[in-house]
Amino acid sequence: MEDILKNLDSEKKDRIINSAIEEFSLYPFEKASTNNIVKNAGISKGLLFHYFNSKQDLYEKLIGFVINKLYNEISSKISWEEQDLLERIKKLVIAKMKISEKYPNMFDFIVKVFSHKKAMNVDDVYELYGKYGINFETMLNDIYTKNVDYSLFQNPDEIQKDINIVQWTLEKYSEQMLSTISEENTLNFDKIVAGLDEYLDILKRTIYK
Amino acid sequence: MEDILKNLDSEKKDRIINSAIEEFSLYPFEKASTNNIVKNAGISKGLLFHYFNSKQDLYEKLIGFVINKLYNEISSKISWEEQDLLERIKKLVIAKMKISEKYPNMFDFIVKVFSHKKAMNVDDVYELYGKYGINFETMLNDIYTKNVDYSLFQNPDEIQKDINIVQWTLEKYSEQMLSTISEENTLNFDKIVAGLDEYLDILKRTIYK
DNA sequence: TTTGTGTTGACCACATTGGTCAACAGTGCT
DNA sequence: AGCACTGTTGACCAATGTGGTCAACACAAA
Repeated sequence: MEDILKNLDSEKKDRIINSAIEEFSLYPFEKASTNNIVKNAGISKGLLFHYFNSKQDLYEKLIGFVINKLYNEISSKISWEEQDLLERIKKLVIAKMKISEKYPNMFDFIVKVFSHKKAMNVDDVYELYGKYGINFETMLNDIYTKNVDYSLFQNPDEIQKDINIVQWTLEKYSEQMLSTISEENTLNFDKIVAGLDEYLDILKRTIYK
Repeated sequence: MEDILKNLDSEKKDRIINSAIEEFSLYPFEKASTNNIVKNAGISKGLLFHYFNSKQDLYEKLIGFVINKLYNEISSKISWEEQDLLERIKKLVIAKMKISEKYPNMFDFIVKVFSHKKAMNVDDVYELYGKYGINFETMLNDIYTKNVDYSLFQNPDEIQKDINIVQWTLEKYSEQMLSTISEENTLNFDKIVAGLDEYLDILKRTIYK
């Protein structure tokens, strides 16, 4: 993806990528319209098909690009020396928000691709998943398990529930913050992180020793 | 809606309603396909347009039906004597799940209608909202405020955050339960309520006195 | 001048759209 | 029997939208 569009100025490149991501995150593959993509990206029909052989080709290249981006962006922000799971989850949530600021629909897109597989031939999805998805999922799993100090938790019997509560709360909070992005044009991350910390304090009090 | 389809046997009626709800919750108004609706409902094209004058008519009737259903189903399950807010939220979540069991996409549908208003003429949305939505929203608001004993909360400064945590947790939990509905064909509500209570116990421990 | 790259949008054959309508099956009334 | 009525069908329609092509143009480098 990045290499295919390497000759474009990056502003136009992002317009194409975001327009395609938006369309594919809004509609399943067959209903997604290349006409809409070019219209919203502000380019001509011909140009899109100059860079990509077909709609299917665009879709697959997009998946590769997105998963790579997510992998790099997230893994670079997680420190494997950090043993406090709640801090890691916080870092993860912040990383997600930073990505969503530049590419607003990336997560919706990738969730749609791998959950709601009607979008394309199932075999193709699995092939793509094998190509890009496994590392990504392994990394996500590592965040919750690798070198984590579970002894911080107050009640060993309910650790999984505790984790769910934290995760769900921070996710919903960040979703809510992101939904304000249309009104102001950019996010005030200091403020957002402060809010995150307030929720984390309440939760730590509840589930940590 | 109910009166229009009153002569149909209720099984066919539900098939039509659910099929239409699903299509409109999946796609915005213009992209929703009446062909899909009739195909999934297992009826002919002619029959749908025998009961409804147009796609727009079907859409509006559907909104009225859904909001009425939600209003009746929820308000009948909330007791205004109950002063414990967390118990009320629990009742609300359970009511939602019960509805989702019979009409799986009702909530997605109604959220889509009123948030993502591109779906139809904005004026029409507001008119419909005035017709059906106001009572519904008032009721939802009452659940969180009317005759609630806030003195149960440990820390008066963070009540809103506490409420958010509870709400978000129970919602995500119930979403997760509902997503298992495809595997088993029906929900074991006793088990689900037991799970809900486990989460509530953890949360009550810190946010209530 | 020639070659190459980025770019356009009119154009194509075909699929899908919302909606219509003549026809038919069945039921019940006269 | 005939008549009226309701529920139901699916072939059909004009209109719009589809993914994809291609000849042509602009501009820069050789």
